Amino acid sequence: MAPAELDDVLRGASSRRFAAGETVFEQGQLATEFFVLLNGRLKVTQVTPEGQQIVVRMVNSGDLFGIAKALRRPDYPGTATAVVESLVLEWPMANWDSFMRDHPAMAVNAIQTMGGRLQEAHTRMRELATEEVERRIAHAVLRLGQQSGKKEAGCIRIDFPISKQDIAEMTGTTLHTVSRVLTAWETAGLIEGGRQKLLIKEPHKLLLIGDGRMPGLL
Amino acid sequence: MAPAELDDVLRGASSRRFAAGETVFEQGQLATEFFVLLNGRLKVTQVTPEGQQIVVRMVNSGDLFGIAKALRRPDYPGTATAVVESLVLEWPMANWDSFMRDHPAMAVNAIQTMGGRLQEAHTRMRELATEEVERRIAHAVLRLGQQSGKKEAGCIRIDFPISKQDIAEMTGTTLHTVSRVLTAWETAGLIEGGRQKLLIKEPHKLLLIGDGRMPGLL
DNA sequence: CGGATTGTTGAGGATACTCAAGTTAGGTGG
DNA sequence: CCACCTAACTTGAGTATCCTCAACAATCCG
Repeated sequence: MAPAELDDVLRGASSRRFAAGETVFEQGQLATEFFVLLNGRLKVTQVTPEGQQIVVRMVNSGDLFGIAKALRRPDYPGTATAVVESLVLEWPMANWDSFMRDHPAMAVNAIQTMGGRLQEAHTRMRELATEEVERRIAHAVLRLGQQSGKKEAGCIRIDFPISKQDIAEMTGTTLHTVSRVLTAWETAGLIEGGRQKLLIKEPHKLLLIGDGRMPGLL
Repeated sequence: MAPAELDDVLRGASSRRFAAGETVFEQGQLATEFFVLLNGRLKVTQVTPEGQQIVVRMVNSGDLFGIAKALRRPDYPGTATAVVESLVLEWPMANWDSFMRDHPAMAVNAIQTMGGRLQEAHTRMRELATEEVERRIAHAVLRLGQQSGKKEAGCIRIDFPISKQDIAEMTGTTLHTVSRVLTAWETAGLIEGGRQKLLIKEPHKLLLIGDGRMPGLL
C-alpha cells in the first residue's frame, strides 16, 4: 500500500491499551468498531446458551479482529479478552465499507485473513469430529506453538499464560482430562512448566501423537 | 453490478453438467478453476490421513465454491461431488485476482460468502465441542432444512438424497448412531422417509431437542 | 499470610463406539 | 416386470473412552 494511502487509512484510527484480563469487546455487544492487534495477545471466546464456554481462536500481533461487518452481523459474535497486556488499533465500523471500496489491497487482505481462519476452523472441525481427546490436545498445543511460540534450541516456548481450562475449551474436553494428559506428557518429558509458560520439549513426539502414529500416554 | 460489467465477467466462464455421483474436483488436485453452482446440489467432503471422511458443507444454487485462491492454496482442500444432477459455471483461477481487483462488488461478495461459511464453521465447532450426539444430529438436520429445504404445510422437505452415512460425517458420529436416533424420531413422528427425501414433520420439536430443552428420545 | 483461583487425582458410570449379523431398499439386467 | 445383487440400513451386545462428582493440593496475589 502506498504511504499516502496508508496515511489515509491510519488517520481514522485510534489506539487503546488493555491490561491482561480486560475485554476489548463482549459477545452480543453492538459492533461499533473493528480492530488490529498491534502488540500482545488476545483470546476470542463464545458462551453457549447453556453457559459452556469455548475458545474460538487466539489473536496474534498484526491480526485483524472484530470484523463483524464481514460476517454481516450487527453484533460481535464472541468476546475478546487480553491474556497479556495488549495494544490495539481501532476504527469505527462505519469506515469498513468505504475501506473495502477504496482500498482493494485491504479487501484482498480481509479475504485472505478470512481464508486463513476458515481453514483453521475446518481443521478444528475435522479434529473434533474424528480424533480422540489426546490427539486433539496434541494438535491444539502444537497449533499454539506454531502461531505464537518461540523456538529455543529445538524446543518451543509459548510465552503467554494458558490455563488447562483454556486448552479444554479449545479441544472440546474438560479441565480434568487436559490435566491428566499434560501430566502424563510432562512425566514422559514431552513438555514442561504447564502452569504459566508452557515449553514443548519434544515437538516431534507430540506430532506423532497428534497424527496417531504413536500410542498415546493415557 | 452493471449489465456491461456482468457481461465482461460472464465472458470468461464456461458451463458444465455433472450427473449425480460425479465429482467436480478432488481433494489435493491443482486448483485451476473456481465455480458457481447454477443448479443442483453438491457436497464437499474431506478425507483424513486415516481415511475417515467428513462432510464440510453442502453447496446450494448460487453458491461460489472451489475458491482455493482465497485460502491461498494451490490445491483444492476438499472434494466436490454432485448429489443430484447439477450445472456449474467455471472460470480459470487465473481470472481470480483480476476479478477481485476490477470488480469491487465481487470482492465484497466473496468476503460475505466467506463470512457466512466462517460463521457456519464456528457454529459446527461449538456443536462438536459441547453438544451430545442427538443434539448435533438435530442441528445438522435442521440446518439442511434451512439451507436447502422446501416448506410443505408446516413440514420441511429435504428434496435430495441424503444418506445416514452423510449425516454421520456431518456430525462426527457413526452411521449406527444416526440410524438409532432417526429411527427413534420417526417412531415418535418427528420425521419421515429417512431413506431418500427426508421430511421434517415437527421442526419445532426438533429445535427443542437441538437446544436441549426436550429430553431426547434415546 | 490467607483467601481464591487453578490444578490433581481417584472412583464410578454414561454415552456412544466397535463388532457382528441380519434386513430392507433400490437399481439393474434378463 | 420380476429376480437378483449390491449398497444402505437396522439392531443387539459388549466395551472403551471420557465425563461427572468429589475431595484434596498447589499456586497466585494482594
